[in-house]
Amino acid sequence: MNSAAAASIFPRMTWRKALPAANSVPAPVDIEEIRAHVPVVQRKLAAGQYLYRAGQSFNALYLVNVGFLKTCLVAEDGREQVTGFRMRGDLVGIESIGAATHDCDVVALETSGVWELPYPAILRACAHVPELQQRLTWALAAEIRSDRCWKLALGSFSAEQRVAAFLLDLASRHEALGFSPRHFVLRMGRADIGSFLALKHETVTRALTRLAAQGCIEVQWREIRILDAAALGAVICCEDRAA
Amino acid sequence: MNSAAAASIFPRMTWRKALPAANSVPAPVDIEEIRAHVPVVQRKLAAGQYLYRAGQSFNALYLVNVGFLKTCLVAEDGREQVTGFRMRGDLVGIESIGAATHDCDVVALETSGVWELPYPAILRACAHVPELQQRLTWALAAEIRSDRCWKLALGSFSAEQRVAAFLLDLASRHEALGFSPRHFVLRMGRADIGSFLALKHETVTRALTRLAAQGCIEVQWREIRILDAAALGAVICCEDRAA
DNA sequence: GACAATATGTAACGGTCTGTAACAGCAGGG
DNA sequence: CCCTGCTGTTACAGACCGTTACATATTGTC
Repeated sequence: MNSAAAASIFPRMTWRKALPAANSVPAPVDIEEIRAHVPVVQRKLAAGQYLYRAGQSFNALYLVNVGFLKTCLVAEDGREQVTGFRMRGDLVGIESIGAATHDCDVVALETSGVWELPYPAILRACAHVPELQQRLTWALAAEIRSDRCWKLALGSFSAEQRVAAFLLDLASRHEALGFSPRHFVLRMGRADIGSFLALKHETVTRALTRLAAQGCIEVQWREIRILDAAALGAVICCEDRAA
Repeated sequence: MNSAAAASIFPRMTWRKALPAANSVPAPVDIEEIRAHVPVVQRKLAAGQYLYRAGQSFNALYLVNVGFLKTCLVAEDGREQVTGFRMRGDLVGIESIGAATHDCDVVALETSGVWELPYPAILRACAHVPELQQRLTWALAAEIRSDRCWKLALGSFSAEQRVAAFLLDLASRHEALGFSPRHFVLRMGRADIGSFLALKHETVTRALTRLAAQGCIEVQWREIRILDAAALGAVICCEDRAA
């Protein structure tokens, strides 16, 4: 996703001004380009299946082809924190580069398919193809920027604002993939959204209800319809919204 | 800093078990190694002076030599979020790689000195020295892991636990640099700590007061003395602490 | 040394979010 | 069909933190 694309359908996405940078991975990764240099293995995952778990040794990166996954950081005392959601085009596992083992779980939230990119092969390819190396570096840096952006949001936004930002972010990412940004299905439960946004699942429910009551969105189970993106953005920016 | 070193002086640093991975940059960067390949410029900063500001074009990385700096993400509406504190050995600016401009401010909190590493030169050097490239990649990935770790903390810790974790993190980093981990000076104000931990400065004050009342620490202005690191760790892990 | 500006400490109050609980909708299995 | 389990919704009580206000301490400047 890049923010320019997002701006096209959400003309007055004022909330993006409230967050300094794009929220997702702006560095596009082309699977065909990689395939030219790296032996790529396909891998299918059923809903609920783990791509990998914390503690497993790190030996490959993954590029999501279809489906939807969540990444969870798991503490030894059992506390769990959803660190992000991954969809088509997103790289998974890059944060484990340089570490012996993964420190997070990656779970498919629906039937998903990923390309497995063995890391040693990636390394060799990067040595010969500087552009590939650069793409990887950019993806890492973009990930940092995205995380920081959310940290700003979690540090200064109310529950309602966080949920609104979350919905707009999902919408942009859907749009970047060619899907409708105004109508999509939440693949994750309220508890996962809450974990990602540092809220409880009841609070997420309440926020969604309030946003729906304000006419910004329509919620039916996990189906979301964005009725007024500008109003959603205004919720975040604390501007008084025109009815 | 690496967590192994931290464990040596904080024998029962149980809170590290509560956070999955090390909190700071585990990939050590050797200035001499870089200097062999890249023209390095020294730069001095007075307290309060900006190393760079959001919006300025990105054209160099910085390695902190002496001093203490904070990095702040600044939103267009003026909200500010401290994203981290940087001390000797830390790389500054890597999150802007691949972007045209910086999206955060970096401010010196005391008189500081940094090595300026022009990015084009870094790029050329990385092309010839794979190890350098790998160090950079590792630093980026470690930064992501560190950020995620703090996200877990902010998402599930109380105010008191966050402050305790913050102090222990600072202590480890001081120790990794050869300074005493039991006695150090906070270079930043309560407001900065609060911003980093998603708290208000009064709350930081209250937490410090409570921790001092429990006998974990001694606070005198910005001077911190850690009396009982194990108790501090226990505060985080929600275990009932032995008096 | 005196003053202003900034940073910090303390307290009371109120709001937001949390925790608990009860209930509704939906899926799977007997 | 009912039963069970899971997810989501709603209501209510309560804890924690933010807000406000003011007092005190420190720093910088004259």
